[in-house]
Order: sequence, then structure tokens, then C-alpha cells
Amino acid sequence: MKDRPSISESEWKIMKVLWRKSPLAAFDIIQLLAPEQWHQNTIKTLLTRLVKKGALAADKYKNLHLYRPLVSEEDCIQVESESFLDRFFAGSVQPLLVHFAKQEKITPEDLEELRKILRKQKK
Amino acid sequence: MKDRPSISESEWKIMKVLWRKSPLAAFDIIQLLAPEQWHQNTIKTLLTRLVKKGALAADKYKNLHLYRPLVSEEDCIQVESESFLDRFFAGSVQPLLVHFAKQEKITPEDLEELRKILRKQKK
DNA sequence: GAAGGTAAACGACACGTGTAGTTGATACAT
DNA sequence: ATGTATCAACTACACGTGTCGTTTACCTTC
Repeated sequence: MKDRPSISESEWKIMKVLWRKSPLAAFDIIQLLAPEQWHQNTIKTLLTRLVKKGALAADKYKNLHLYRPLVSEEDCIQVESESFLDRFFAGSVQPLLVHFAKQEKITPEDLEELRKILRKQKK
Repeated sequence: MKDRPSISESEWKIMKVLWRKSPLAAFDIIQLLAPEQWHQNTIKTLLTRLVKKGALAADKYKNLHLYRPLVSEEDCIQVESESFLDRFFAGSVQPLLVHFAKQEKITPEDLEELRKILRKQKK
């Protein structure tokens, strides 16, 4: 897995749209992100920057570009999770789990789910 | 819990030092952060900014300041975790757990530990 | 082929951050 | 009391980011 470009918070919202459905024209993305109340140019700028960073491809189609992701959501989440772990939990999952457990964010059902996944992996 | 000031990555390293032991003078902090290879002034600047943000107190003592945290590590981790969850896992712990489980970052021992914590809370 | 309209490209600006040089204040030693 | 070392304060600057305005290119339609 190559280095993933660093994607800022706003940029991430763009990526999410395109991970869900692509390729899309700037116009479509602007529509889908209407709830963010961003100026059109703001979204265009973010798109341009994401292309420059290598996170998106922009295929020319007539007088517009069709954007599609060049990096997978899985990989990006992976990178972000890694750095999150490093910064706040000394790089290991255990303290993170403890943290969330103490916040009462983890339910017995989650635990059961986890057990299932682990069991599957053992095979 | 009041709003925690936003603490950048470098600033976080300073905070970690002071959460471990405080109060400390700038000099001590510079010593302890020697591995970071930061210029002294860099650390001073970060300290000043943290004071301005309300994350640290600087008590005057003779010709120097003694720094101590004004926000707790727990609270800050809490805020960061929350925003991390929101950004990458739609705000819920479940997908995060699944993610880490799939990365094989979670061991059966972790699971056992979790179970213990949950059991304790039920009481 | 000229006109009109949209999309892209470019430029701009403020703010946060990482990084460090310069200046000013001050405690201590002589 | 004065000099010196040290700490704090101020200043600076480049880069990333969030946010848009302005200009240019180009497709489509008449």
C-alpha cells in the first residue's frame, strides 16, 4: 500500500461522496453536498486540490471533468486510524478499546460481533 | 465538560510531557523533548500558544514560568476520539471495532479484557 | 462563425501550524 | 551597581486549509 495523500477534513467529505458513487461531475458533487452550504467555488477548489494530491482522477468528458477516487476508502481509513492510534493511544489498540469501553460506548452486542469476526479469522 | 481547545500534533507532545509531570519550567520540557530535535524557540512558541489557548497555565516563578495543564488528558482524548469517530466511522463505535478486528489488531485477550470491563459496569 | 453560458483555472486572503531568529527583561554574580 | 547569562516575548515566514472572486476556455446553439 503506497503512501496515501493527506486528506483534510473538508476534502474528506468530497471523497466520501465519490466513494459512494463515481465518476461524478463537479456539478453532481455540488448537488450532493448542498447540505454543507459550501460555495460552488469552494468545492471546485477542493476537487482541484484532491486531484493535485493524487487522491482523485479527473477524466475530461466534453466540457467537464468526471471525478473518481484513486485511493480506496479502506486504505485511507487505515492510514488515519494508524495515526490516530499513534497519537492518542501509543499505537496500540488495547488502550483504545479500554477507553471506549469506559465511555460505555461498547455494548455486549458489539462484543458478540467482535467474537464472531475473530472466530472467522482463526480458521 | 467545557470545550477543549484544539491542540495540534506538536502541541500534543508538549501536553503529554506535562500530563506526566507538572509543573515544569520551559527548560525541563526542552530537556524531556530532546528526542524530538526541536529548536528551543519552537518549544517556547508552542508553550506560549498553549497558554493562549487555555490548555496550560504559566505560573511565574522567579525569572521563569512553571507550566501546568489546565485540561485533563482524559477530556482531550475524549474530544479527539469523538471527532475521529465522527469523521471516519459515522460516529459509532461498531464500525470502528469491525475495522480494527479486520486489521487483526484485536486479540482474544483484548476481548477478554473488554468483557471484564463491561461486566464491571453492569453492576 | 459569433454569442452566450457554464465549467475549469487561476488568484487571493485569512488563519492555524511548524519552525526559528531577534529583542527585551531580569535574576544573579561580581 | 554593572555585566552577563538566560528566559520570555515578539517577530517572521512558508505551507496547508477553508473560503471565494475573477478570468479564461470551451461547448452548444443560432
